[in-house]
Amino acid sequence: MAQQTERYEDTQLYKVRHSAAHVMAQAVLELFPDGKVTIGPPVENGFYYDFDLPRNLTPEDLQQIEKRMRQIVQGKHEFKKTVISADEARKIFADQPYKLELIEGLEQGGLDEYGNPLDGPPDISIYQHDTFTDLCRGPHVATTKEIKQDAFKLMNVAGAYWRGDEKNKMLQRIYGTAWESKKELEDYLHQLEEAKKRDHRKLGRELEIFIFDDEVGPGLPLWLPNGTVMVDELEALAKEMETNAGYSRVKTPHLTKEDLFIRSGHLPYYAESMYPPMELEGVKYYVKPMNCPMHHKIFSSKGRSYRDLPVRLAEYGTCYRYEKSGELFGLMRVRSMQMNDAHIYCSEEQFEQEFMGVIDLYKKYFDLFGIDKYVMRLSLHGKAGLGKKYVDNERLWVKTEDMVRRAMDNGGVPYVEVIDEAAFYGPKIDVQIWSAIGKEFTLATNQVDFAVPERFDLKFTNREGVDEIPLCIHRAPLSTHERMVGFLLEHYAGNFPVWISPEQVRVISITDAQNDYVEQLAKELRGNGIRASADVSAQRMNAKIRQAQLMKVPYMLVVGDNEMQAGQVSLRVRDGSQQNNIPLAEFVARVKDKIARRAGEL
RNA sequence: GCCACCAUAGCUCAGCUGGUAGAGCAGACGAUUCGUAAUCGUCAGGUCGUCGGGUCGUAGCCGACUGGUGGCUCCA
Repeated sequence: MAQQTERYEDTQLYKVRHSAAHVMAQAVLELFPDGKVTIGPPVENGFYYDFDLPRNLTPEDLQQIEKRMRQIVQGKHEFKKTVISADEARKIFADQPYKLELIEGLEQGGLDEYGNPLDGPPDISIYQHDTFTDLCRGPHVATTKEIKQDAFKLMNVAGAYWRGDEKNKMLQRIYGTAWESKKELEDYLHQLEEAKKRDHRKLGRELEIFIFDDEVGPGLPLWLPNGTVMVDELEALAKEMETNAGYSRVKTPHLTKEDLFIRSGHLPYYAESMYPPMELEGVKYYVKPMNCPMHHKIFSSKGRSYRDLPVRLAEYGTCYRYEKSGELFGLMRVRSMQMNDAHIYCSEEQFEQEFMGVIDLYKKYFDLFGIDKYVMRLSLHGKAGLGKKYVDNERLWVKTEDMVRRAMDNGGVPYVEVIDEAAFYGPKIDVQIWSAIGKEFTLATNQVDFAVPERFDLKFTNREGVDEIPLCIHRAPLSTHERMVGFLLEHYAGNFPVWISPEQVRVISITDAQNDYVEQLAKELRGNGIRASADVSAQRMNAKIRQAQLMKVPYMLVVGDNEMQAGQVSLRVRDGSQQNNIPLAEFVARVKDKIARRAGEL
């Protein structure tokens, strides 16, 4: 996890970026005197500024703006802060409607520049430099000279809704990156190039993991044989871990009648993520966006006693969600997905233990994969969404959120809290990770459901012989196959541990004389449960090795006359290291051991 | 879904301001039999994403659609 040294807001870099945003706004207004400015904060790696302009910006505009910025920056203009009254501010920004809206929010003490609530009315201040004045709380650098003219770059133009609300007007956002020195800028740009190389969409094609096909449809991945091996390995891992943790496995259909999703609350609260219904003989059917309603049916299929609890039902179920077209992103965001799903039905007393049991499961998985850059996020309901995004029972929301918070605190698990991010049926702990190109995703999730069990009349008989409604924990520590494999591709840059590598060993003959022998070796390896193939193509050994390296095969066995005669193999490991003339049995033992332990090292 | 950009052979890409397609890799075939990241040669492969418009004529201009990319919104 990231350790905080100095708050970003207090750093020179933050001021440089914030100030660069102002300089950019000046340059844009010079180009569009009637343009309207909104907000322009620093962000990770840079800054942006949102504008409402009379026409769309072109890449040429961007170049021109950047060029003008370099001139302005060299002018050594001072950044001057002035605290003013709301009325004065309204005069200054009389022709800037977005600023007037911001002033309104500040004056009433209600809202900051993003529309988030504030504690009380803050000072209203402006910053001026050269010809540009912005409503701004700062801080900024002393003069524009501190923005190095060779240490920033405008990256791209993007659409962005005013105040992040899709009902509002779409503005034009210019993203820029800014650093304290040219070297830092160059390093950052280089880092972006490197990140692209491990983009799972690129690696997925190169390593033949998955494809998308226009005729099949967007967001509907086809798993190639190599990808299917990975999926199968993940599933085997999950089964093993879940069996040990006391789960039972179930299987449920991909389709159900409308009635089930009305009862579950999916149609009232979740319909816009669902595929539209298909109707036959007057009955509507939906493909499932989640497995829970069917698991609830399995729970209620017989009478349950407190002695049976907790009941843990697991299924790698395939779900379908209608993600909006612009939201799709390789394997990380798809429309058909196999979830590492399970539902745990338990009593309130059992809740903490079960909840933490799931967190433990996460940790085991994360250890196994060496995942250490993530944040656990406790997602809470938002008051405004009650009855719309969230089931309408604030008392239970607060109660359940407290239970989760207490469990996490007691377990000593660090997390951050976020308002208005919960599932419709309850709060959740999400594990946030980042893709190679910096997009944030929820990998694993652990959700508490205090609402739906009641809608399904779920009950168990407690010690007193009285019916009680169980709590339900929805959890997906391995996420979905799609997102997990996408993540692992980037996490390992395609250099997978042996156990999950699609091809574990490639046996390479040096000349045709060894072809029969290497085929036989590969067969023997397969007999030992190792995924191996023989390369008996007419290419030279060097070319065969190169191809195996490009496919990131962990072990290459090179076999010439020497090895054939001695009944040995020469091992080339993916990292380039070599070990000549080792007995086959020794190599087999080594590989079997790595696989059995799911070892990270080769 | 919204804003912008992009779409040429299986893959990666070239094709100047419109005169009707080209390379490397992959593939097939042939030669080569080689010691740790590319042996050589030959051949084959594209109604230039789709549909419509403009033009004497376009892969290159205009429009719509489809798909992708960068964001926004949303999410496992």
